[in-house]
Amino acid sequence: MVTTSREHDVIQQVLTIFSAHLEKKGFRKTPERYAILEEIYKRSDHFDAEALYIHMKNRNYRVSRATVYNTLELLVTCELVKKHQFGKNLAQYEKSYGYKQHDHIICTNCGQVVEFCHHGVQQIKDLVGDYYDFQISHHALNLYGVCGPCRKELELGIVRKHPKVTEEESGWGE
Amino acid sequence: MVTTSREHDVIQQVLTIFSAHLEKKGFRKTPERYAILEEIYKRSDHFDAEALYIHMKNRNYRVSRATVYNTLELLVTCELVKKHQFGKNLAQYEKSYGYKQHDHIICTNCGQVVEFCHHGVQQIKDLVGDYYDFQISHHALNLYGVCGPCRKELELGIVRKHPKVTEEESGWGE
DNA sequence: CTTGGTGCAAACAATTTGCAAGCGC
DNA sequence: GCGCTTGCAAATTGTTTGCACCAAG
Repeated sequence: MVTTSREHDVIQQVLTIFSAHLEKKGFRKTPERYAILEEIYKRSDHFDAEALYIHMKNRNYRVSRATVYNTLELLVTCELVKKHQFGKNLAQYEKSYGYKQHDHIICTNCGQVVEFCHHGVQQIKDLVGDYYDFQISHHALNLYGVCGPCRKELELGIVRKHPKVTEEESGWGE
Repeated sequence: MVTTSREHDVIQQVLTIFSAHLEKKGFRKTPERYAILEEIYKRSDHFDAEALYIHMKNRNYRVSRATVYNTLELLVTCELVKKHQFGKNLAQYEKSYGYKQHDHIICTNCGQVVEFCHHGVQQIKDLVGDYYDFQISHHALNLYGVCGPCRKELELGIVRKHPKVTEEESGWGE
């Protein structure tokens, strides 16, 4: 996969935003932090901390898990990355800059995650937040179900025990 | 707290349902399984596996954590209990029989969980499931924000580090 | 130079698993 | 009695922490 110029623009923008955030908060600008942010934005979709760690290792970056977790948290607080819990005890992350706010459908069989947008969610947030006197900052709407291909698999009696996608399969390898 | 006759009815119903489910699946009807289901339905609201385990211990029931987890999973599959992940790496459960389907608002400061209903969610499920060819079985809509009382606390500069509620505080004690 | 950030490994917390003993069928 | 379930403890998994060293400001 080649980095397109459009991607390059986005990466420059998020690096600038991150830099400003670090400065404002008085945090140091370390190469590790920028490297992690860059790798996240070079790739797409949903990943977990371990996959990112392995990916950095494969790229011959010297980063520790601790730094990955630390940086992910920083990126979440400055809203460049979103953190999700899709029902498993495994936090999933995704880049969020320049993305329209969206929600997720998760296939309970294969673990596939599909994004969707629906304006109705915002209405519910406003109405309900107002009614219960909560200042809503964010939300998560996850729909769980079985995708088309998996329904066929299941009809044939094929059952997957561990709907886990490995690094290679998820497109994070070289 | 005294067990009301209405509660008693519900408990009888869920025990019957659970019994039928165990039978259908060829699982054994052990006293532990019934005891756990009963304790869940005697109490209300959201709890985690450890709190339930401690609660059973306090009640002088001999159950192991393994059995608690095992039984919770059984109860989730037969839809007598719902499992949630409210952003922490800690599964929360709630009884679900006889409850209208609902969603949650979570206070990010104190951890309070409020339930709400909104018909709009069903529309979204139908529409989106149809569009992406997913057979949606369930969903989770969580709104995160700060509740009224906590907004006042925060204005005064009071910050809570660990919005965790203990067994006693959550009303599971004796 | 000061001190926050890092890598590493050990610590933790939630959950799962292996195994011998027990009890439902 | 057979073998699923249990209790217990040890193992796993995901994440956090302690500490000595390094490098950003």
